[in-house]
Amino acid sequence: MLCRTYDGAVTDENHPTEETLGLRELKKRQSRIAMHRAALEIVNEHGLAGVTVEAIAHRAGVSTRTFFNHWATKESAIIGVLGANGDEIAGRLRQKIQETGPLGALRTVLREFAASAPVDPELRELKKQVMAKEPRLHSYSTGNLRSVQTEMVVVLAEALEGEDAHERAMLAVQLGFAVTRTAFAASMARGLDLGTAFDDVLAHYDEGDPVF
Amino acid sequence: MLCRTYDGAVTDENHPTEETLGLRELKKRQSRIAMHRAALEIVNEHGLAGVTVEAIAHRAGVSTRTFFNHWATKESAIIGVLGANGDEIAGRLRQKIQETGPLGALRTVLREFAASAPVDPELRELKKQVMAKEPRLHSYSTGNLRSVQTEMVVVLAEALEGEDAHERAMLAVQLGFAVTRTAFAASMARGLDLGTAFDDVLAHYDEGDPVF
DNA sequence: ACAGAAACTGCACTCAGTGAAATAGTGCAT
DNA sequence: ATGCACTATTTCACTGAGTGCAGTTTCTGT
Repeated sequence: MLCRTYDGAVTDENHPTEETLGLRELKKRQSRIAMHRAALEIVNEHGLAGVTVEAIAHRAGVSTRTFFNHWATKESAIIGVLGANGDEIAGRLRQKIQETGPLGALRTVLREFAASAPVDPELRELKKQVMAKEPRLHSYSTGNLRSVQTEMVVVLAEALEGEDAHERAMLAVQLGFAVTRTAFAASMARGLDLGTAFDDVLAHYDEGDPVF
Repeated sequence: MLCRTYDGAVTDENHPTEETLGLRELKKRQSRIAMHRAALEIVNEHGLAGVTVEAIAHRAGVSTRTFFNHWATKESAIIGVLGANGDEIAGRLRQKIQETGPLGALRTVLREFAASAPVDPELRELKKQVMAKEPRLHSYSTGNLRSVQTEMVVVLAEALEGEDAHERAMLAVQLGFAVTRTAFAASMARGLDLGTAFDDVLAHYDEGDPVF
């Protein structure tokens, strides 16, 4: 599980090929890629303020209503992160905790999440350009995942013991996302893939960088 | 500087009293408190989904347009954080770096920011209730400060040396805000004031809690 | 081929947020 | 006190995000 991203990138051995997927699911994904790409292109051309849902939908060849059937907000389409991913991540965290205990689980899951970023080189380059042009987007990148964060805190808290389990869980999740956000920015700035950027930043974090 | 919050709480010795402030500035603040209180009350009564800017403005006795002259978004009025605070914080960080170097500066400034939370006990209690009822609001609490975060990164990065200064600065700021967010949640959950909650969470952080 | 499910669409609607121009209220000068 | 300059507030009109609903199209399993 947790294998596919919106553009069909696969991080597990269970490849759901186009045949096994069915035409319906296939079109759904093509539609999503089209919208995501359209969103990135329009931001690239007209800036973040110059993009409207109507324009995105039109370029992607769907109605604006359909747009909102796929993406919760305009920003999520630009970033390319589906809300549904959230549930997967929280579920994956629960599973990993059962397997190996709560200690390394959060790292593993966030690392997996980072590594599952889209691999289409053209989209990657486009996204990088857009991110460089519109720094405001960085904060959206993991900002959409509010509900995931709280869910992860709950999952993690029930695996910890002690009175202040919830507080420690929350701190852990917040720190984890802090690292992830930084990794995201670094990967965009330096053209790295998210996975190695994550390892990079995590190394800094483990050094106990005295800046904070 | 960095002395006043929206409700007149003061964290420095230069008290601007009501006389020295002038009628204009005084009314402005009363208006802001009225809007903030109205926002909290309505969320408390009708839930987060049942609050509209029109309702807030009406209860506070102002027009909706005036509402947006004071608050950048609906959420910022509920949380009670002014956008203007952001510039103050970044400026304060720059000042503190010049005084004591980049190392402890970030902590100090965030701690000061945390301690400058509103002190009106009635509003505090109301806010606590609202936060307990609507957990979604937690993420808004420091989420509005996107522009501040990026500005702080810039300020901090130019004080650090080395090639990866920007990346280290970003990690530091992200970690700092992770702690601040957690402290905010803890203070709301346990009824502590933000300052001591911040120290509490920071202690956990310094222990190198192995959860993350 | 056909029935049921799922996705797409058009329409009407609410509400957040902005710009501009008119108006009212404050502060300061004489 | 009164007029002048400045600033906040208001009114109005508007754009655009997001949602609910009902009807149509497109796919899937049999």
